[in-house]
Amino acid sequence: MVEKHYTIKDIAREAGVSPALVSFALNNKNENGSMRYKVNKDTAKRILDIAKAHNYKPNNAARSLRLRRSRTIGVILSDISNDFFSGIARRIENEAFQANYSVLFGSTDENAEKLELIINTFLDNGADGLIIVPCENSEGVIARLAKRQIPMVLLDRDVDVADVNKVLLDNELAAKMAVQRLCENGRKSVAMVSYKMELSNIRHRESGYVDSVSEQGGVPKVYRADYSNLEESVKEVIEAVEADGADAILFATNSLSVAGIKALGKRGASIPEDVAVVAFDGSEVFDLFPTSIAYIKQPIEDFAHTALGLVIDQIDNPELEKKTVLLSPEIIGGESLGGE
Amino acid sequence: MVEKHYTIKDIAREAGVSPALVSFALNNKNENGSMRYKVNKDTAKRILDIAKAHNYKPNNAARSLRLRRSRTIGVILSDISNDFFSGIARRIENEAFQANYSVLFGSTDENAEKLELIINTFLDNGADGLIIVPCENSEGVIARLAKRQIPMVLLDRDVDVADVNKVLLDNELAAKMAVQRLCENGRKSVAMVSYKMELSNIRHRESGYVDSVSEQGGVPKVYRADYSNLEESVKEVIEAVEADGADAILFATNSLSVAGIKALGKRGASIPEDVAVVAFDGSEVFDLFPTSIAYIKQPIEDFAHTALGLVIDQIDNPELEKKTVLLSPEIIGGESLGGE
DNA sequence: CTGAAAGCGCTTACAG
DNA sequence: CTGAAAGCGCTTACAG
Repeated sequence: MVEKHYTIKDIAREAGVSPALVSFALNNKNENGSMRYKVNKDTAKRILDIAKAHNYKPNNAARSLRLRRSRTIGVILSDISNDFFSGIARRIENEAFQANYSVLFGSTDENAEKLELIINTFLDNGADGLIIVPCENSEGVIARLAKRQIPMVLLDRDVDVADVNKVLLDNELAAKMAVQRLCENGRKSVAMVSYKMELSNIRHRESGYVDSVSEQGGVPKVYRADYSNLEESVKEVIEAVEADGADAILFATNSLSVAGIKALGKRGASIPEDVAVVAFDGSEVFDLFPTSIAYIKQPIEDFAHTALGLVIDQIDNPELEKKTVLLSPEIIGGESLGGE
Repeated sequence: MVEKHYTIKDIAREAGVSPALVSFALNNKNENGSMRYKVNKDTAKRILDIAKAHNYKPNNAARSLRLRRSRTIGVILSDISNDFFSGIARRIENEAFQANYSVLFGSTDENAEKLELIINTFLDNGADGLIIVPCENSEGVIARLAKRQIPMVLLDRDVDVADVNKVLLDNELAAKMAVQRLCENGRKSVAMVSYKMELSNIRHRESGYVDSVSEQGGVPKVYRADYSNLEESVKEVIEAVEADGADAILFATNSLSVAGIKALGKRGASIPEDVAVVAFDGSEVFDLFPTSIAYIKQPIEDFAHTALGLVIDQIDNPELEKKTVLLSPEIIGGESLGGE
């Protein structure tokens, strides 16, 4: 924005037409469908040539002001340094770029107040829509946004608010796949290490686990760690799991998986001899671990693609009915399963 | 941008004053220094109260159009899923937020054409300034930006263009610290694993290494891998290093460190018994490795803080003399050093 | 097929 | 201390 921009007026002067006509010519260029304002082909060509020659770029601020649209989308994640979220961020950025949208990123760090702060900033900055990973206690904020009809989609986690787009993993299925796989490998006592947080995805993973273990005739037991005091808390939880004699562990999230496997290592437990393990999400972190780690693989591409598609659709047509899309997990095998 | 905004005009009507006065009142609120346009204290209070009551938010598009400033900064990194860059991104985002700037992110994937594409998009979108991690062959683009006086700062890597702000690590020093430490621990033959890429930071790390090994009376040898074919290429490089009988390796970047340690593991080499190792940048990835890894620690906070400060300064005052800031590394010990 | 005009919301010299 | 006016660059009914 430093230089004097070459404007529509300049083109108009040079082409000997009105600025309005230049605008028409420029905007009809692409949408060869409707063409509400027909511009003489020769005039149009002349205009387009001049625009190209001067490398004309429309001023976004002016266009936003006029159109009340900024072509900006706000993406609010839990923590962009978490592999799962940074993967999604990266893909949303790429796809948005191609759709000619800019993306603003923010991290809540699981704090509902921060979430609200970021939402407001993004909206004040003119974001046309939002993609949000809601945290605990965010029902209120989300409900307010829904009432204001802000185009948005919730990602990864559900929140008890109606009339909102949602893109979620089939978390129950994910947990079931893991439990079944462990049982097939002869594990008798599968424990689950989870968070105390009240998040839908975690709760569903837990219930999928509980159901599945019960079906197999086992006794489910969920151990919950603190998000805010991860390392220490996971260490205690792992001790409890070992004391109870579990021979397999399903971790509920990627951060728990990493911390848990680290804690197991520190306590001298071998994977899978002492305890089999299924992680949630793959991670580069596992690459340096001597034993390959089995994990639930989330469809990151689909998350990004679907979420972006839904916001843009709603921006284009605010009346559109809201959708909930459930994505399917996949289980990736590894030595940590034991006995395969 | 969905709802009808409550505007300055609305406030004016409600307060019974002109829109201009509202604007003055609103804008003088903060800068208690200059106060070019004095507004009657009572009037001002009335205006501010009304604004607050209606939760008035200025329309950014209008302000940008008028001011020719968007309060947006574009940050272009090599790859945002790399720990070093995502750490920097995260911190820039936070600091920018507090300075009331929005940040746009992009990744070049080390491709100069993509770099130019992203730069243009950001500039078209009205970015006031840029923070750029230049890649190979980007001298041209950077030089053009410099000529156009676009406020910017180069981060992490130098490029041979004058009159540009730069924030760089003292890469020679970093390599020297690593070599010295390894020699102190009795290593006789320190190899360096680097990239073929023509990047200033890598070249300086190499020359620091070469100088330092020579000073110690050793024979420096730099092995270079391909960025585009990392895993495979590093594997070959590691074989060569082993064949040459090196008893220590200094890695030139974090991606090389991870790939290299992985390759060593696969070949059954033990760290530090067979070969001592110093990585570049710490990484969560090392947490699951049985041996703690020594590494060069880059001052990520300083990178983010300094770079952001420099762009904002230059946005505020384009005439400002350009600066180059050299940051100091630190070496973090670990079992991988051997013999400590 | 083309032009003149209004207006998006804000800021800022210029008067008074 | 306050108001009227112009203008940032663009788009879009409305005329012709």
